[in-house]
Amino acid sequence: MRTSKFFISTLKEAPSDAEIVSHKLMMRAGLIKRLAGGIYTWMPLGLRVLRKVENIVREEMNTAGAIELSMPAVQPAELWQESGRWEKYGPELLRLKDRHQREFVIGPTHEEVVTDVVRKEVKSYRQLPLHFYQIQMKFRDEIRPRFGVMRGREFLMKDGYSFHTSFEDLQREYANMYDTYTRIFQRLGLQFRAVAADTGSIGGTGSHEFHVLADSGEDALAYCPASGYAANVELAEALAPTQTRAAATAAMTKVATPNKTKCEDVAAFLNAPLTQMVKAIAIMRTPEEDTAPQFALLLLRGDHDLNEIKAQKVVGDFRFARDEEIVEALGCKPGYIGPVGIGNIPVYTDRAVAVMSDFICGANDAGHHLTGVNFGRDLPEPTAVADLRDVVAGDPSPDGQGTLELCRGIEVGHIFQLRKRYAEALKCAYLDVNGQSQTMEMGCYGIGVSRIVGAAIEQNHDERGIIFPKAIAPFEVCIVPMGYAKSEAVKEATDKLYADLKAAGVDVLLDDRNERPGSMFADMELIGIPHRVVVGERGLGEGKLEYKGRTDAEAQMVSAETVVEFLKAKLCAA
RNA sequence: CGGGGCGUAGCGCAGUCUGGUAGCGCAUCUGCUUUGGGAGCAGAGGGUCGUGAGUUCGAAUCCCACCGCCCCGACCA
Repeated sequence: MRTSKFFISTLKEAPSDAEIVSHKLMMRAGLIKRLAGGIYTWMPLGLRVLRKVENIVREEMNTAGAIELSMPAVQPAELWQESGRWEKYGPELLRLKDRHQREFVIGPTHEEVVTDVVRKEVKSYRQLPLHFYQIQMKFRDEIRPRFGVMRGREFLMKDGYSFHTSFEDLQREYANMYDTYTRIFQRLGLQFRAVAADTGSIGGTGSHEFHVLADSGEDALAYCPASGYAANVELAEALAPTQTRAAATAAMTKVATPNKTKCEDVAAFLNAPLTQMVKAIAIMRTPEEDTAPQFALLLLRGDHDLNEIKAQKVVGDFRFARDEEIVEALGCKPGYIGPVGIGNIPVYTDRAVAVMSDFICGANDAGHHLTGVNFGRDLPEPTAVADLRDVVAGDPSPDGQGTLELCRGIEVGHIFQLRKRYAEALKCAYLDVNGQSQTMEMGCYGIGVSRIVGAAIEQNHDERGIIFPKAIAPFEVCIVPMGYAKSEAVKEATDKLYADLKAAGVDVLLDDRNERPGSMFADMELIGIPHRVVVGERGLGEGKLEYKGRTDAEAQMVSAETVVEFLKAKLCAA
């Protein structure tokens, strides 16, 4: 491709609404253009990257035995009502009506549709197992779209769904997909980690997420270098402390802590370690829609953070209590509330808190805290003790081997064992060897194709721009001639190299815009072409061209005769 | 949804407080020069100042409403 026949539009400055580096670089490099919040046009250069990612995913899915199809983006509401997700999915599901006032959704995912296809097509165990997948634009009306294509509302996704006659066969395919995803991310050239995950709203039993590792990632991951254990922090269990509670040594004392509402401030004010603090989080339990919310407290150690997913599993659905609800229940405004002397209010105690003694907590009296507080003496022994907190670095690994470390990741893949949840709701059944009707086992497997482009850039960039892994770079090699329009020798050598590389099957971009050298270098570096050849009279006199890899510190001279072989070797190398 | 901030040329911004000819850098166009790291000089084009309704002789600027975008939202307990 010649730049003069392509479309490249780069910016020196990124739009001010771009926050993270990948978003800024994608805007500056002209890969995407924003149309509305979370909705982007993929410009020609960006589309080349997107297509390369897509093709790797497609090749590996086909190799793994999955079969591609394409399902409708617009789906009738009835299917979603049948699965129960019409009510459950919430405002993220974009709903619309056609001219006859019939209700539809724009599919954020396709469990319903694919299950409908299979229940109509598959009647016999002889037709199973089956794995259908598609690569298609999805729409989810995200609460807060941000970070460009990383959390867009419209996004390209590979979603696959498998159907089985037994749980064992589902597990076999699940393992097959785990391996396939591993191969995909290896081919993409990304650093990644597979972690055990919460199944979230989709439901089911086993689940793994695949994360591209990046400090800006939205997910916190816990992993154990010693044992290989890895899980999303949402899921990683904080084991109960092995030590027992020390005996009380201090008397409970009420101290004035004016204007100290945060644990950190109170600890500093009282010159006590944060680990001696207990924070009480006020919630309203909302288990049923038609029953009144119930006020309750969650107790956490001062240095720990609440894990809302774990808490939800323990107490059921809940929301944080409003200030006026706290005042009504405890007679005290937030900042000074605690578990002492609160009568019959339910209290859920984190495992770490249950072994604390002589601790500090709010006194339920504005401007005051209590020190030297002890269970069994100053307040009842904890009854509901549970794992309510996020794990922190240094916690013991849940598998009992070694300690946990934390890192951040961008979720780019997720595989689930759905079991029979959708198959049952949608009556997706087959006849077994005995002629008996059986509900199918299902798995589902997603990859965020467009998100991968952002994640790859987030992980691979420098101050000059993007450093695309070779497998997904928009072009593999760029040729930058010095004086293409002026020097006959340069033009001749450039055209020959361009033709030779094309003939050799190399994805090459020739910058024939006749820009100034600095502009061409800057653009090619910004858009992240991995290999660059400069053709100039300077080297041509000796029959040489200049080569520089995107991450090389220095350029090197290469004989014009052997440069094609040289580049092919570079492209084959890891 | 709640709180905060911002909407001025394709991009980045000033001007708004204190109402009075709409500006700067980059980008674009023309000409000349220049050509190995985002060129120099000279000239030019491009704006209903987010939208609407007010106040005023006069509104980018003040008031009101709406729209759009960005940030934050247990940490409190």
